[in-house]
Amino acid sequence: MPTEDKTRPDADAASRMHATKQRLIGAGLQMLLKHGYNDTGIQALLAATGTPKGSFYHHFRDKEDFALQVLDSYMAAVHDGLDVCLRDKSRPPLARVRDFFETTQKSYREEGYMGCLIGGLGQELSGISEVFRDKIAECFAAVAERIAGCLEEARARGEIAIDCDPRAMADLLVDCWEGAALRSRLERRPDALNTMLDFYMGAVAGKADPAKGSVPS
Amino acid sequence: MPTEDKTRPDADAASRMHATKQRLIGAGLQMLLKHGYNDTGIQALLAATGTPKGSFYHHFRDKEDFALQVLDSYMAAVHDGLDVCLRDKSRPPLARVRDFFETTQKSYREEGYMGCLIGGLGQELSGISEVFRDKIAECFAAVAERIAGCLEEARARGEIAIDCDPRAMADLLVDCWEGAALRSRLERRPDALNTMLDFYMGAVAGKADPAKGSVPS
DNA sequence: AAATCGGAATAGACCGGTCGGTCTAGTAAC
DNA sequence: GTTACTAGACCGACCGGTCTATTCCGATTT
Repeated sequence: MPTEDKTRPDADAASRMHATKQRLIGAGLQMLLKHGYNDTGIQALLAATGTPKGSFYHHFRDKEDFALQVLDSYMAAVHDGLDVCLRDKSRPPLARVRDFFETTQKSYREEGYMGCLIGGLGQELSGISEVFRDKIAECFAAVAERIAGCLEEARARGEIAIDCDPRAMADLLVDCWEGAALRSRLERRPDALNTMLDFYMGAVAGKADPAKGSVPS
Repeated sequence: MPTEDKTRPDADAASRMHATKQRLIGAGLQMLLKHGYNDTGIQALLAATGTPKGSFYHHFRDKEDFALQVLDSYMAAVHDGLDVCLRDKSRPPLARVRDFFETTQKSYREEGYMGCLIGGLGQELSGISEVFRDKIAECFAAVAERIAGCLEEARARGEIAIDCDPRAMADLLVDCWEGAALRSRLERRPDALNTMLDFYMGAVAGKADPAKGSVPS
């Protein structure tokens, strides 16, 4: 059993969660993705899941608490994806990063190109809620941190420029991804995501030190 | 007097517009930027501007019509910025593009880092309103189209790779900009915007054909 | 120039509906 | 028996939007 990062959302939490709460969070994810926060009504959520109001307010303090828990559940899934894609240290680190975003892109398609929940809630709420602003900044930071780990590996292997800052490049990748995700939402197709990924990968790999072999150590 | 592009929002419309309507649009821009669409109330707008309800519904069909007109006004300002920054054909085209985004970044700061109205409304509404989805896609397209013109120039001058597609690269730039704008909104500082711009400019210029001089014609 | 007219714009009371949230009662599970 | 959960009636506040009344102001008429 691996040592768990306590700051990371518990991916196993769902299994221990009451069925009603799980249903609400699942449906809430879909609704928040499509409608955003302010256009997602508690009543509509309850109607969609056949849940009485009392249950909702038993499991959640209020609407904000609910959305934050949906976000936690979403982040748990993202971390699962990162686990799967970035784990295999025998593969080139850049390929693993690319793999993660390609997997993510596929999941966007499955949800009807609604883009990224973090980006969506971030845009809608960062102007009015410090709680959400901090929470969402944390989410981006957590993802970027893990990407940065891979970029650091890539840098050590000479696959990207030695003088680049992995954390800054990871933040940049996440940012550009979010922008492309918005476009993919507008167009209801993944093209912008692919274009962005190609461009980024080409640019960072293109600046690698050619003197170093691709698998030096 | 230059021949006007009829598809472009009329930058002069404001001067012909009724003062009350102008006030509403001005205040609406601030409120929509900060609060988004669904959290911007008509009542709050009227209270903030000291306008009675009758006036609002005299000038605007409904809330949607109002937001669309605010968006038009915002786009007119964007096109003004493009006019100013991209006009001077004696300057290197990439520098002009960069100039535009740096100017835009400054305007973000003046508004308290609320990011881009187009991106904000796009995220919030593209899932629920075809009208807004199409409108916002149009806005992005219009900006990208003008950027693409500059990139085409840069390509002709050998300042970027000959085999790159200026329109695709312009779309990409706009997308990444929007992503960085979201981050700048979360962090309330412009760093992400600058990093993104540096990266993009470095990447496109880095792929230029070195055989060509920087000012061939 | 004065009187008149009519649409543009202002003014705000008012409406039904929905919002997030509370409360009390009943039921299931341990 | 006690706690966890379900159930839904109910609440005040506020939402976007309608409606009627009034005022403003330039054009028209005389």
